[in-house]
Amino acid sequence: MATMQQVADRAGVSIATVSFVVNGTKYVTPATTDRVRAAMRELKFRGNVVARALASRRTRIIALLFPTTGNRFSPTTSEFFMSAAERASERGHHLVLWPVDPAGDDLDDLVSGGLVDGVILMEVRMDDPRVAVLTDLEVPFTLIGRTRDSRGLPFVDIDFETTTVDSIDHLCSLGHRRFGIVLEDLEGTPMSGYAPHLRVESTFRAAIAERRLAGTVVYAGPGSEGGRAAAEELLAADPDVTAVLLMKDDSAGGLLVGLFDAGRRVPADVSVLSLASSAANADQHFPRLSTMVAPGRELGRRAADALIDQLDGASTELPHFLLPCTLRSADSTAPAP
Amino acid sequence: MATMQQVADRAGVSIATVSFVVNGTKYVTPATTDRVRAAMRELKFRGNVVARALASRRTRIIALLFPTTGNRFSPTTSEFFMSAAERASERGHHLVLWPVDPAGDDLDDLVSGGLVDGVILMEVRMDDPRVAVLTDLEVPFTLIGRTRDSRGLPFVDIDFETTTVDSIDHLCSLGHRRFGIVLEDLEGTPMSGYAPHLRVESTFRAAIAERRLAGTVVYAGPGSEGGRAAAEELLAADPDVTAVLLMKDDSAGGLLVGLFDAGRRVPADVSVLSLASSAANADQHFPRLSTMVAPGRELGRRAADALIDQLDGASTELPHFLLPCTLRSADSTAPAP
DNA sequence: CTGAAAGCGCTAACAA
DNA sequence: TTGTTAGCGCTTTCAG
Repeated sequence: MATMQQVADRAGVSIATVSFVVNGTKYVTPATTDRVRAAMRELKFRGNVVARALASRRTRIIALLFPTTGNRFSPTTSEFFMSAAERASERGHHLVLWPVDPAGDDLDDLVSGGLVDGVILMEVRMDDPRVAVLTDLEVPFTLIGRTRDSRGLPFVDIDFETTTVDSIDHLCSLGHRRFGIVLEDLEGTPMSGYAPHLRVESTFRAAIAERRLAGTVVYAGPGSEGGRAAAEELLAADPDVTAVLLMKDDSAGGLLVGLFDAGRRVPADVSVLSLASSAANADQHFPRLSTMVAPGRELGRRAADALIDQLDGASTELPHFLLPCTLRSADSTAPAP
Repeated sequence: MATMQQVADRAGVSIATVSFVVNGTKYVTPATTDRVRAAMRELKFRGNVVARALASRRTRIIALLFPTTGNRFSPTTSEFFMSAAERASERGHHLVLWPVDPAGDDLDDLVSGGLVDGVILMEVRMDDPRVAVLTDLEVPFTLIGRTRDSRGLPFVDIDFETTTVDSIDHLCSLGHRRFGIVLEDLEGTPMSGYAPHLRVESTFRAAIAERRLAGTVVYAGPGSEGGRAAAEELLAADPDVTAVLLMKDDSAGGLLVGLFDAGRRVPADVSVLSLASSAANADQHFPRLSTMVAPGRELGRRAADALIDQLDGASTELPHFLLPCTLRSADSTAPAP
C-alpha cells in the first residue's frame, strides 16, 4: 500500500522522479534510478492503478463484451477470450470479460470515466445495437464478428462465406450432390440476428443454387433431441441426402444417432461436416466428427492487436481481417494448424 | 464527458449537492434534486468511475479469477460466471472475469491500487497458491471451491462428498454392486491438485470399501478416445461392472461407444452416471446421460452474495456453503430444479 | 537531470 | 439543507 510519495521520501527524491522511473517517461541517472528502485522494493510499492488512470486517462484495461443472456460459452468463444487475453498481456494490457446486456444499455457506465481504454465486441448480430452505443460513447472498439455492413468498422471475423463454399466444394469433390444443412433458429431470442448463422445460411442457399445441387435446410431444436428430430426431418425432405453440414454443436450427437437409427452409416452413407466448431468438440464424438475448425486463437490475437494498435495510434487503416475455417477430417489425425 | 462541476454550475448548486443526489448520500430537497437531475440529463452526465474510485476507495467491481492455462470453460463454469455476474449486478456491482496465472503471480498489480473491491476464486486446487497471495494482499475474497483445509476461508462449493455417496447409494438401491469410476488425471498439468477430482476419488474409494462393493478406478485421456480406452480398461479390470460414475464430460461419448462396442447396453447392462455436470451437457447425448447436475447458478449467486456481504461488512461469520448435485435421470423429462 | 505544483473528477468531513 | 474544501495517488508541464 506504499504510495509514490513514500517511495520518493525514502529515496530522497521528488515524487516526479519516482514517476519518471516507474514509467520510463524521462531519463533519470542510473544512480537515482537505483535509489528509487531500491526504495520501491523495500516498500513493496505497487502503484495505484486507479490514481494513474485518473491522471493519465489510460488504464491499460480492455474489455471483451459478452452478452449476458441467451448465450453459450462455446469452446471457440473461450479460445477468443483466452487468446485475446494472452495477446493483450503480451502488449502490456489487461483483458477482462465483461458481461453486458445485449442491447448495450448498461454499457455507458462501464466506459464512462475511462475505466477501460477500449472494447472488443463478440457475438455480434447483423444489426447490433451495441456498435451505435459505443460509437457515440466515443470509445475505441473492435469487433470479433461483423454487422450487416461493417465497412466503416474495425473487425476480425471468421470468413463464413468462404468456409461454407469450401465445405460444399470439398464434399462435391468427393462426389456428393445432395446436401442438407442443420441450423439453429434464433428468431425471437435475444440473439436473434446473430450474424454467423445468417451468413452461413444465405451462402449455403446461394452456392447450392449456383451449382444446381440439392440443398435442404432444417432448423434444429436444442440438444441431442433437436439433432435427432433434424435428422428425421432432413431425411423426410430428401431421403437421398448424402452430405450434411452442421452449424449447431450441441445437436451433433443427436444428429449422428438420428442418422444411424434411420439406417444411414456415417460416413459411409452420409457425410457430416461440422461448421465453425472446435477440435475439442469434434473429439467428443466417436468416430471423430469432420469439422471446419474455427480459427479462434488467431482471431482473438488479431482482435487484441487491432484494438491495441488503435489505442496506440499505431494503426492508420481500418483492420478488416477475415479468416476461413480449416478442414479437419475425421480420418486425419493431424492436429489443425 | 460532462463533469460533476459542470452539472453543478448548470443547476446552480454546488458540486457536493450533485454528488449527494447522484449517490443518494444525503437528503436533498425534491426541488433541487429535480434541478440537478435535469442538468444531468441535459449534459448527458455519466459520472467518472475512476475518479469516484480514487476518492471513495471503492470501485464496485469484483473480479472472478480464471486460471489462464490448462483450462476448459465448462457449462458449469459458465453458469458460475453468469449467475454470479447477475447477482452482483442486482446488488449494484460489476463482475468481470479476469484471466490470471494459476500461480497467482500477476495478481498483485490487479488488486493493488484498488482496481477491484474484491475477488472470487474459481477452479480451486487443494493447495492453491492464490489464497496466500490474496491473503497478504489483504483483499477480500471468496472461493468457489475449497482448498484442502478451508475452515478459515469463506467459500461456497459443490458438496462432492455427498454427491459421490448419493450416487453410489442411488445405484446400490437399484441393485448395482460392481462399480467403476472414470476420472481425469491432472498430475503434471497446471491444474494438478484440482480439488473436485481428488475429493470425488477419495470419497469413492472410501464409500466403496465401507460398503464392501467392487470399485475400479480408471483415468481417461482427453476426448472421446480417452473415453473409449477407459471403457476397455474398465471392462478388462472388471468385466462384470454394472455401474460407472463419470467425472469427465468430454469423454462421455467415447465411454458410451466403448461400452456399446464391448457388447454392453446402456442402461440395460451398464448404468452410466455423469458427476457434477450440467443438464445441457447431458442433453447432448442420446439417450440423455443420467447426471448429477451441478448447482452452478445457485453457487454463483451465493459466491457473489458472500463476497458482497463481506465488502459491505454485513456479514459477521464466515460463509461455508456446500450444496450437493441433484440427480437427473435419463428417463425423467423433468428439468432439474 | 530533478523538483514544484497544478490538476484529473469525485467524495466526505466540516461549516454555515 | 447546501456549500467549502481538503484530499485520493499519480501524471505532466514548466522551471531551475
